[in-house]
Amino acid sequence: MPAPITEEQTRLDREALLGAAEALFYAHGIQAVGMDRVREACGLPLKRIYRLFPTKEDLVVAVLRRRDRRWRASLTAHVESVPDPRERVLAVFDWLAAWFAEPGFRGCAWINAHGELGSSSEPVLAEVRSHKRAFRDQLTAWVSATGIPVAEPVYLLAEGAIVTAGIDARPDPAQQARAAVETLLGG
Amino acid sequence: MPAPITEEQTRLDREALLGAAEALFYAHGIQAVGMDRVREACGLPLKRIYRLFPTKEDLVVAVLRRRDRRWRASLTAHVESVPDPRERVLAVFDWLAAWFAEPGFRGCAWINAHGELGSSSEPVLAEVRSHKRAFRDQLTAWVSATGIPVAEPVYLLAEGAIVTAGIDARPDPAQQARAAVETLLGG
DNA sequence: ATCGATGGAGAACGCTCGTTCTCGACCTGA
DNA sequence: TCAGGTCGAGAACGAGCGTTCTCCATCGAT
Repeated sequence: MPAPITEEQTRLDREALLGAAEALFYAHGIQAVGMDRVREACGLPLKRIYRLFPTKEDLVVAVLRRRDRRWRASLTAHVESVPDPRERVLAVFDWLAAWFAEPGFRGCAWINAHGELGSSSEPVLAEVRSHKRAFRDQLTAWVSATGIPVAEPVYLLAEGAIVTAGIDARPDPAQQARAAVETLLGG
Repeated sequence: MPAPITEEQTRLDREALLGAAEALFYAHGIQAVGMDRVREACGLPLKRIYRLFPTKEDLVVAVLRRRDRRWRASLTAHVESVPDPRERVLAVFDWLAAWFAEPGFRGCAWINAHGELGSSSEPVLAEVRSHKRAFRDQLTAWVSATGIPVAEPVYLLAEGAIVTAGIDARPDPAQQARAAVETLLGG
């Protein structure tokens, strides 16, 4: 058997590819970035890319799935470092504020992907819904721990802040949503 | 001067073109619909289309602008038929509920356009921001009339309901947002 | 009746896309 | 050393895009 490709190398290449693709897709949009651009960014030959992901759609779904894992892990780590249930819910919006203020923030990758491909790619649509459902479920668990049944409005405030921050390219919706959540929780 | 084209005909053609383009763009996405598809839907020759709008981008902006006028006029007509200030604000969410339940509802055309073209078309981005600003300003005026300073959270709840209804293809976020607004306004 | 400008129908252009193919270099096992 | 399979680099392909051009029928003015 000539020319070996180790399993470890495959893992590394996948990671490089997904990382490059995620940065490009997020910054410029999915349809605006061609596979050649992805190739030059990750340094992998096109042939290898298509061996790892048979179609661009598969790559897009994998990018969204990987980003979802990191996004929710980061949120959870921040939020669950706070002991008090009420403060925990508020910590979600502090985390959102920090996210919105990141350089290169361009809104929610899943909402953007939904706008681009939601009507033409069933797998992408499913991935977007899966991410939103997971976020809502997690948020619902945290809100439920306060004993106050306001999970749905808190979720809608979070989504409203995310979409508004994305369009206006400003972080302040996070604070406004946070203040509203304080009211809903506080009585 | 041979072969006349009256001003009235131009107006009618513009309307037919914008109507056909809006339906197609909203249903399938902007990038997924080619100019040929628009042509066959409106029945106008390509040459005429490009005389009315020199580029596809111009057409897209005009479609969004026309939709914005109708969207806000419809909302305003519904809301301002309600006399009581507090009921007026709640009427916004009744109108949203009816919108979400319309057949063919596929989310907010401006949020979708932002996801598709927000990072590649400055005019489209400006149009999206203009629409959202106009909606927020109008909503702020209605909320201010109640004397309770909750305009921003009410706006975020509306946006959250719109984006969530669009992704999940369900109308219930409108009622949940409405209930939260009742809380913010009421007690 | 004839001329010339105009508009309609759609072919054509140049480009880019996602995807596949070609081909030479390389490495491994015998 | 040699043979054969595999890989990398990039050309190539077919389709579709936005946009422009060609060509002919049509009409008003003379």
